[in-house]
Formats: sequence, C-alpha cells, structure tokens
Amino acid sequence: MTGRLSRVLAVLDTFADGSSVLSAEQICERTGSPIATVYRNIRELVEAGLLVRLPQGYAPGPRIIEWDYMVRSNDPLLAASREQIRLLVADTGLELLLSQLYGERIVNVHYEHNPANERLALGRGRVMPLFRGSTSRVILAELPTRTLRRIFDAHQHEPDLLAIGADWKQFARALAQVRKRGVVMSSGELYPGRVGVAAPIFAERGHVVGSLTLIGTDNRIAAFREDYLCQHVRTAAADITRRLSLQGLDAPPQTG
Amino acid sequence: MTGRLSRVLAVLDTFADGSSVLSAEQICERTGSPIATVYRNIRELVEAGLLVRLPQGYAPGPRIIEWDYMVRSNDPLLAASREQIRLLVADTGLELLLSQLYGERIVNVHYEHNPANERLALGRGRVMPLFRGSTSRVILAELPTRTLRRIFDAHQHEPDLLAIGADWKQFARALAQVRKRGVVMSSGELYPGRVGVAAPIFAERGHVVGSLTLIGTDNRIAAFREDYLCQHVRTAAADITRRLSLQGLDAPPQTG
DNA sequence: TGCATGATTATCAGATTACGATAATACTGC
DNA sequence: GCAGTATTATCGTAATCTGATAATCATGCA
Repeated sequence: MTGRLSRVLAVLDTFADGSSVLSAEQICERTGSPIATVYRNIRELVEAGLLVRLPQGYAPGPRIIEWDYMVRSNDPLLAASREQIRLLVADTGLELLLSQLYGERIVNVHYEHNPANERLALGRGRVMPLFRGSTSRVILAELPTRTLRRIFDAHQHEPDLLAIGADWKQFARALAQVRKRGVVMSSGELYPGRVGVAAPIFAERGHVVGSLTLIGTDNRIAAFREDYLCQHVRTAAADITRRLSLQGLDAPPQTG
Repeated sequence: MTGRLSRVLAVLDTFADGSSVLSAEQICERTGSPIATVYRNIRELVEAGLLVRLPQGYAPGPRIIEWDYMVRSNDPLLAASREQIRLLVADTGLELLLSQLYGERIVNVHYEHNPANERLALGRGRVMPLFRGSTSRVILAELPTRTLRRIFDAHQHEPDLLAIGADWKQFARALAQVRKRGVVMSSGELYPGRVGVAAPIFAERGHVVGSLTLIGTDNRIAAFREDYLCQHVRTAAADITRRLSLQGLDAPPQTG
C-alpha cells in the first residue's frame, strides 16, 4: 500500500511459504490482485531477474543470488562484526547469532555453529519470531515508543506478545527494563534447553539495526558467571556499533 | 527506463562495483537522478528491507538475505539438477557449474568445486562474461535471432564478441553451429589451462534458462574422449530440462 | 492441418502516483 | 544555542498504474 514497489514485491512474498513454483493464477489468488495486474507485475519482475519463467509457472530468480553475493562480499555489518564474533567464540566456545532488523522483521545474517551441538534452524536468512527469544526482545526494546505501540496493537492477541506483557503498560515497562540493562538473557524461549544472551547493535544514537546473541545449552551456560556473559556480549555489540560508525572513514576496502 | 521497478532497483545496482556503504549524495551522482527522487527511492527501499540505513550512508539490506534463503531452500532449477550434478561429478571427477540467465546476464547458481584444483572465482552469485567461455556461448546460441541481433549491435566493438564472429553474419553462423551441436567445448577462454564443456537447459521448447558446464584442467580433460564428455553433459542438461517440465506435477512440498 | 483451450499481452479511459525544484525541518557536531 | 548538512514536505504537472475486456499467442489434440 505504501507504493508501487511494495505492491510489486508482494509477488515475491507469495513464495515465502516454501512454494518453489507458482502459476500466474496462484499468485493472483494469493495477492488478491486482478489477473491483468499480476501479469504486468510478473513481467516486470522477470525483466529484473527477480522471477524466472519455468514450465509450470514462475520462481524466484537469479538476481537474488547475484545480490546475495554482493551482500556476502561487502556487508558492512558483517565486516564490523567479524573480529568480535571471533573473540566471543574463542572466549566462550558458545554458538553465536548476528541478526538484522527491517520493518518488523528480524533476519539472521550469520550463524556461527558449534559442531558439538545440534544445528539449530537459525541459519543465514532465517526470520526470527518477533516476540520470542533474546535476539528479538533486545531489538524490540530499542524501538521508538510509537512504533512499539503500533506493533503491540497489531499483535495484541498473540500469546508470545502477551508473555512479554499482558497489557500495553506491562509490555512497555518490561521492554524499558530490557533497554535499561542493554542485554537480555532468555531460557528455552526458542528451543528447550537453550539459553540466549543478546545485546543490541545501533546505527546511530538510538537507531537499532540488529543484535548479537550468544547461544548455548543451559548446562554449558551455567558454567559461566551470568555477569561475565552479559557484559561480554554487551561490550561486543557496543564495539560493533562503534566500528559501524567509523566504517568507511579511512577505508581502503576491508582487511581480511 | 522500463518502469518504476527498474528505476528504483537501479539504486541497488550502484553497489555492484563493490561499494559497501554509499551516501545519498553518492547514489545521486551514480544514478544521475535529482536528490529528491533519490531520497524517495531510498526511503521505499529501506521500508522494503532492500537497503539499510547506517551511520555513513546506506547499504544493501537484509531482505536480500531472506530472499536468498528462500531460493536456496526451494530453487526448482537446483532441485531439478541435483541428481545430474551428483552423477557428473561422480563419473568424471571434474568441476561443475550451474548457471542461469536473466536479461543479458548469466549468473552462477552452483559451483561444485574439486579440492584437487585451485578454487576459481565462479562461485554462487558470480556473473559470467557474456561473450567468453562455453557457459555463456551455449546460452547465447539459444537466444532468438532478434535478441541476438540487439545484443550484437549493442556490443559490436567488444573484442570478446568479435572473437565469436567478426561481423553479424559470422557471429550468427557461429552460434547457429553451436545450437545445432547442442554443446560447446572451449579452452582457456576464462582461465588459462582450463577447459569448459557446456550444454543448455530449457524451460520450454526453445526457451533457454541456463546452462550446465563441466570444467577441468586441460590435462585432466585430455584423459577423456571428447565425445564422452560432450555427450554426457548434453544428456545431463536434457535430463534437467525434462525434470523442470515435470516438476510440481506430483510434488508434496519438500520438508526442510 | 486446423481447432479448442488456456496462458499471456494489448487496449483504453480514469484515477493514482511519481517527478523535480524549492522550501521547510531535523539532526549533527561544536 | 548555532552553523551546516541530511532528510522530508509541498505542489503543479506529467507520467504511470489500474483493471475490465478484447485480442493474441501457444499448445495439445483430432
């Protein structure tokens, strides 16, 4: 509704449920647009390489792959995080997640897996539930109040949201505390027996772009002092924030 | 020029040179649009998650990562190719490339690397030069004549194109031969000492979507009968074409 | 070969939206 | 609080999108 771009891109969203190939008619049903409009949008997306035409219909196209390569090679967030990721993993031996926010969606950008553990479904590109887990909560806590209010109203019947706060007042208060602490430790919210410790990453004063999360089995986490983990993640995230703000000032493109 | 989508997406193309962060002003210079328009487009892209705002400017956003995950999980071309890729690699021990066409760009979708060789810069997301190498040539050969003519005219001064045919007549004839044979073997066009054997993959009769390429050092390739390799790649590509056309007819969506 | 069926594109008038120059505002460091 | 820059708002005009329908194209089948 915000403009033509989002309407055209809505076609790609119809593949988000795991469909690999959709016919024009299926896209038509799912977007609710009339068939003529859908065909027009499809044609434009095909020209842009965001959709390919296959015998049975259409599928997401190769330009996405090209763009992803571009991101993998040059992502400033990943570049700013590399050193801290290395340190955190070396110091704790835990798993780690780097996540990024857009709109009301939190997407994992990097998952540092520990072969000692079962691989969680948190890999690159996965979307995190907005109201569960430390990764999301620590980001929510940094959103401007009116954004938060809009989100609360839109999802006020979801149990996951209500688990944070049963009404707006409690919800806002809970998140204010998180914000004050600058770090969240949560247990079993996404996976039984797993603990997450997350801190926010900012682009500019107060403008959150994502979060950094340490993940471990509760046994493994229990071996550490809670203070130590929280402090470590918080300062790591703060360092990433700092590097982001300095990036490109001196920059001959990145050093390994 | 073709519509609003391509104009907005042109903003993302300004990152194709390897820039990680660009200011609004820099995007303005590179796209040639007036500053007000650039800001509007930027805002829309940020809302869509295709761009993120960072302290020094803007960078490609997390939605690309999300989309790429969607493609990795469900790409019908990759799904249709998996078995043949396995077979080809098992039978020959060579390297292999799966590539996809959009517009006038050929993008690698999968690179099966052989640890015995130096890793080539052909990985997922890389764009192949249009006029060099078997991967591209075998695709060019399947394009409709008028498309080919347009491409020829647009690039008629590039040496790589002229190496295929010095004028339109020779160019068209050379590609017609390729088309007739259904397979190309090329030597040293992309890397000295490397040979490629490529065959086209189709969506529907005459509508090419990509190609399949075997790659090896000339020594290694010389060990095989040329016939054997060409035939093997051609039938593998044909099988992928067949599977594409059958795909989804029986398909209960795959479990992750 | 030609017809039937479904898929895709073209047409067109009206409504919406983008454009781009400029003005207003927000934000930064000082 | 004040420069100076970054970003958004304003607004008339011009271009574009929309959506119903008609025309065309493609494919399989007799």
